[in-house]
Amino acid sequence: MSAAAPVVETRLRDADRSQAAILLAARDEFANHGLAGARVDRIAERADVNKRLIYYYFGSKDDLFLAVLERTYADIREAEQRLHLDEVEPVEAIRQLISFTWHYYLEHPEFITLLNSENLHRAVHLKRSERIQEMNSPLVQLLDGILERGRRQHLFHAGIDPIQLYISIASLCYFYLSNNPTLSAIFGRDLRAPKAMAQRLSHMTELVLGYVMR
Amino acid sequence: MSAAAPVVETRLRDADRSQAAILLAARDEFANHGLAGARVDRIAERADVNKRLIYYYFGSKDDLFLAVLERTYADIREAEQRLHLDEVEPVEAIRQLISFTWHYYLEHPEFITLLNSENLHRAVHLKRSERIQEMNSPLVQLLDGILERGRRQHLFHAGIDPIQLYISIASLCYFYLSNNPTLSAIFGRDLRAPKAMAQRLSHMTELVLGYVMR
DNA sequence: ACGAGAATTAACCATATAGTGAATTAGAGC
DNA sequence: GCTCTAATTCACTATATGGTTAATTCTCGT
Repeated sequence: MSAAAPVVETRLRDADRSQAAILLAARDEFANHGLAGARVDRIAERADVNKRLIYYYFGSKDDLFLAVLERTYADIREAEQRLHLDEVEPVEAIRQLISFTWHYYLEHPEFITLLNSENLHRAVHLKRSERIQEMNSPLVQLLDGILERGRRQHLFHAGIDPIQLYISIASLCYFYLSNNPTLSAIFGRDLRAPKAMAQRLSHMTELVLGYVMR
Repeated sequence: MSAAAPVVETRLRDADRSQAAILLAARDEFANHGLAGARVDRIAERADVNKRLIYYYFGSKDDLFLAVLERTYADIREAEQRLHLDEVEPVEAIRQLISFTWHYYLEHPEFITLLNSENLHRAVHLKRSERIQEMNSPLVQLLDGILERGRRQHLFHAGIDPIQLYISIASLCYFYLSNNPTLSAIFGRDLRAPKAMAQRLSHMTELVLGYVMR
């Protein structure tokens, strides 16, 4: 037998595997129960790892939470970059950004609940992070580029703030999904039904493009 | 001495006062720490009431949480009704609704964090509530009326779903405030600065009116 | 004035919780 | 094969937690 076979890794001890397992289990636990509701014992169990290892590698529950957050942001920003929107014409780029954001939140519900937890704590964890700003600056530059190209082609009006625009796109997608349970409850309407979901995406796209294109 | 003097109520025992104090303290505690992070002992302390009373009047931590939620919705819907938007001309009514929503969230940060907690729990509490839907239906009717008047005056385009529109307005206001801490952290910009806040309100108004007015 | 039920208190409990000290063992490098 | 360190396990702890039992006291209606 030669070369590295794609075996799952047979070594009993593997720091990387353990850390990855902890991080994944922690993400699920924090996402499902919030920071205060999350149980370190449950994380250890799900990760199939001795609880002591969590403290050995991550220090504390709070530090683990920060590690999960950093990973979460890294994931979405990487996915965004993979769209290569800098190579797409402006109107289509905005359209794709909305669609991407919508589907990303939809497929990664943990993103929403993790951020909600962090916001409840007024971002105390993220504020301690050194990498977080540099992880997010490519996004602003990307949007800036799209808006600039759109303006030069007389498609978009001038003076649009990329951060305000990004926040609006995120708002529309995020809130609908984040608050879906309470909205469905108070309006007595299933906002998760396929038809409602499709309507929502086109509503948001109209709303944003209508604004950007004057 | 005649008639009811506006004395704070000198009676040592007062079921109403105790319940109100518990509800208020619970609202703050749940809003600041989330459902899991909230401590019943702390609620009792803040309400200046024996812990046992909480169980005597509200049954359990979860039932208390539901009581807080119902009160929270009652408050915002009452405030909305007091605007009498059914007597305001359509464009101005939408403008005022946006402004009201923005300022209400701003002045009632507990509204946001309480809803986030309930959404983390997939609205299990609200789903048990019998009053919640009827509390919210006047809002839908109000919006429906505004849209209908706007359409008849050829100001708004046809086929706007009042619930979609309300969700969009709420989205824009809610997310900016709810996620302000993480947004400020990742973009390295103080989104709470007065200038940023004013910009946000006009940005949202442009966005929504631009859409509604075709 | 007083009886009764409501309002309130005190003391308590079983369990869960984040975190730790110290021993143990696997495996990489020699 | 051996050694040394990193990875892992075990056994514990102090404290906090939601909730309860039972006793006590206030106050309202009569």
